[in-house]
Amino acid sequence: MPELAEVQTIVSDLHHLVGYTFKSIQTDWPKALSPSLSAFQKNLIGKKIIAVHRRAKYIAIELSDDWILLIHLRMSGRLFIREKGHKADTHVHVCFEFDRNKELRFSDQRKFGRAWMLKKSDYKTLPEIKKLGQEPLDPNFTVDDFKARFRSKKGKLKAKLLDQTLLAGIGNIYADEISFAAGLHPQSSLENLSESDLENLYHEMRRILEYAVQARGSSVGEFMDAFGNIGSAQKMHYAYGRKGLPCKVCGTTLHGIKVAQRGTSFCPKCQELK
DNA sequence: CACGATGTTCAAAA
DNA sequence: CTTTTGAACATCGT
Repeated sequence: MPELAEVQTIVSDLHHLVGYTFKSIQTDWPKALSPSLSAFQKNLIGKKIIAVHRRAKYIAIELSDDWILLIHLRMSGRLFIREKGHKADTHVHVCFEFDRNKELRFSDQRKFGRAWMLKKSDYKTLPEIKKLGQEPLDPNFTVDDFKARFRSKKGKLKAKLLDQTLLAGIGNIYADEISFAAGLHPQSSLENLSESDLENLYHEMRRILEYAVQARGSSVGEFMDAFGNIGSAQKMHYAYGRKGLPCKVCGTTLHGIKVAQRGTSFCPKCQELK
């Protein structure tokens, strides 16, 4: 379940590959490669990695000659930087091989992850990228910007936190954690939130996400960083995945419901329905 | 063995 | 246009 913090962790790790050149591609799942395996073979081989950045949950690997290798991990995708001959990783469906015996393994148990080979100019105009909303941790994103962005919206709080065109990069884990931290029921209607609710929501969102990034992500499910190490943000989870367990604050049993078709857990006492 | 759960995005409906 | 619902993806556990 790689979301903003997990993707950021991997992007940081991928900086180790700057300066490496793609030599070959192995795959048993060409469907993961868009537009096609042959396009990758034609355009990726020989390209050098110049930089790596994150946009929402997308990993953008910037290459020589203005190409971009774009990767989305979806549910279960993982990337591993390995030395050639390192012991096998599970569910590896694509392997990018570099010079100096390095390789980047794309592991994906659910096979929902995707990689795209794009010119930089096409990346910038790609509809999926263009429609993405505000980066929650952008230093220029102020509490007033946040309020302005949310005040005009209707609907359930959690649905809006997950809306990638509004805020880019929050997924199921941090939507639950942010709702808990803000003391708001995930089904609260946005139009019922006060100014101070929104201010609180903004500050808790930033605090939770910043913590998760510095903790190198939440290792729930199978998440690992690009060196195969787990993150530690899950130790600080108060809501996500804790359905049926006692609230860490008040001891009340956490409820499990569906919100916006997603599994959701929350404390009925600590989180007010507005 | 059939079905539901899982997280995310896209398509379609309201 | 905005918001909600449904489908699809592949696999695993019940």
